[in-house]
Amino acid sequence: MLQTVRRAAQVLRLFTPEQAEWGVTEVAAALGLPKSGAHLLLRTLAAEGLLQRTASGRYRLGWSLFELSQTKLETTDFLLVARRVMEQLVAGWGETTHLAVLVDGQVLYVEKLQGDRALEIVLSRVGKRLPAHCSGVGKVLLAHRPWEEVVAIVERQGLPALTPNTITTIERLRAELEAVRHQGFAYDQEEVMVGLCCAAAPIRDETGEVVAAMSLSVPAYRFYPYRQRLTTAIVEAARRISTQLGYDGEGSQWNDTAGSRSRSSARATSGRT
Amino acid sequence: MLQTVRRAAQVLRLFTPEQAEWGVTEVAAALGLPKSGAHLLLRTLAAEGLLQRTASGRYRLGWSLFELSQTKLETTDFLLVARRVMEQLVAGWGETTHLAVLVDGQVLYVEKLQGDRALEIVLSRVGKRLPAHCSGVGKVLLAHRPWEEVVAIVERQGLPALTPNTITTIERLRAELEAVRHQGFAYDQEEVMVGLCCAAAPIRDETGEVVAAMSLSVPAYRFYPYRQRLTTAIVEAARRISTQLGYDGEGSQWNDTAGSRSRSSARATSGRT
DNA sequence: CCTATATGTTCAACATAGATGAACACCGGA
DNA sequence: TCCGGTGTTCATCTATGTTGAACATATAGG
Repeated sequence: MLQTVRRAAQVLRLFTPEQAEWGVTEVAAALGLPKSGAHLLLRTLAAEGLLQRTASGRYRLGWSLFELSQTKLETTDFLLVARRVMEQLVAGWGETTHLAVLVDGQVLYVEKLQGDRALEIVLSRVGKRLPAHCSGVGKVLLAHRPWEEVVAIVERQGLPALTPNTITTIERLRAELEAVRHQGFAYDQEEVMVGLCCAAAPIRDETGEVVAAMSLSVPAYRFYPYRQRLTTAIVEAARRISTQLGYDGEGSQWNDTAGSRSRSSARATSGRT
Repeated sequence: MLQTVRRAAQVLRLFTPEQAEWGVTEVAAALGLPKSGAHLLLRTLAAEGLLQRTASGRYRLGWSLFELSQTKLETTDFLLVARRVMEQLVAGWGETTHLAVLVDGQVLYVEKLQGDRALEIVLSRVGKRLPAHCSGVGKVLLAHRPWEEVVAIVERQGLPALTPNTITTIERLRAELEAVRHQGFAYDQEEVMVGLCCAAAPIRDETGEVVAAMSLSVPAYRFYPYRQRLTTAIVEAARRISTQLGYDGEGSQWNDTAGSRSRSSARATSGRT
């Protein structure tokens, strides 16, 4: 593992909405490096466009990151397809939909469409991570990972309680994920924020792997009466996306029983251009 | 300059919409490295989330780039402000507006809003770069850089002709940029694509520096009759944005005569949180 | 089913690229 | 004007990254 590259990545991660600008000394202090080392890292990253030097000799994130990210988005097959379906969903329900992937054991929101009937969900922001064990999308994504991986994640990050409803024991999590896997969808019943519920379903690519999860969020008082219709709506929508991605339906070999490393050999035949 | 970090950045830049997936051998060949070296680079980048390993042991861009990019966007002051004004502009004219910055001597499109009356402009895509000397936004951005820098850019990238109207000599470019700087706006008269014109104006931050440029694109046959109104519209809009960013108006010390390194000492007082 | 070819992975010896700290230059505030 | 802090440079040393060849693994073809 290239130490220098790791450090460079660490430097990049220092830049957040809270502190968007860093100087040499600050970076050196934050990473425990000598000033000269931090200096060199920053200079090099700036030369490559990953950082940007301000007039005052400090640094901000560079536009190259935007370019790379854009490339990532354009080459992520499920995004384009999912967006269309999400728009329909929002149009029909007037609520908020989320699209998320699992990164490093956490949920990363990739897309969010807000309906006119929807309450502003401050917690979820595109580009932001949240713990996976509480949200609907998070539970869907975890449910389709091998159990050992889930254990490792929990050991690393714990099960922080965001509300009184949040799952906080690994036993309950195990039961929940098993249920989610078998029924094909997950609920969030005020587990991430009091007063907010959602239903979520998995999106699969042509190899059958779960690549993302989609959810429809509603205020709690609207959730319980409409639960059934909400569920079928999100499951249907997610399946429609999966189908468009080349996933050829249920029943077959893809009733993956994660926990065993069963499908680990599934290979993308897709490949190169 | 840290060689390893440079190489890591080179690796990232290999990933494009055309080839979004790379293997160890391919990367090694592309960069002229031994396989083991490429392997280590890819592994490290993947461990940091900047790349993602596929099931088949190949690599794609990672979601960390999306997160970093999102942070960049959220902390770029002019973006939020500009978006609002652009929406108004599109609503009023039904044409397409672009927002762009200068990166590495090229124009990088950062935002694009399409009106209902507008023709699809395939050439400009958010996240894509174009040479600066032909587009309206490009000329605005170049006009406010020191002339020596412009010369360096031209020496590096030449003046490729995208249409018969494209400026292809440095003399014409110099005259054009001077005019643009003095009048406060630029036209693109079918210089990037036949049949397409635009008017563009600079956006300044509170230090008076030109941080971005905005344009309103229209089909050529609609450009000439409406030129005057188009010009005032874009200039007005851009000025409104600048004002909201804290730029306190014309006339004062900001009539920057780029070419002399006059304002190089202007310092952002903005800073950290 | 088994071979052949290509691709990803590992390892240990070597050389150089990067780490380091002190001294310097520079700016902004007192 | 001076002072504290910040960014920058440099020469020394060693840890780090580089390298190529051998190994493991997967894909395509007979």
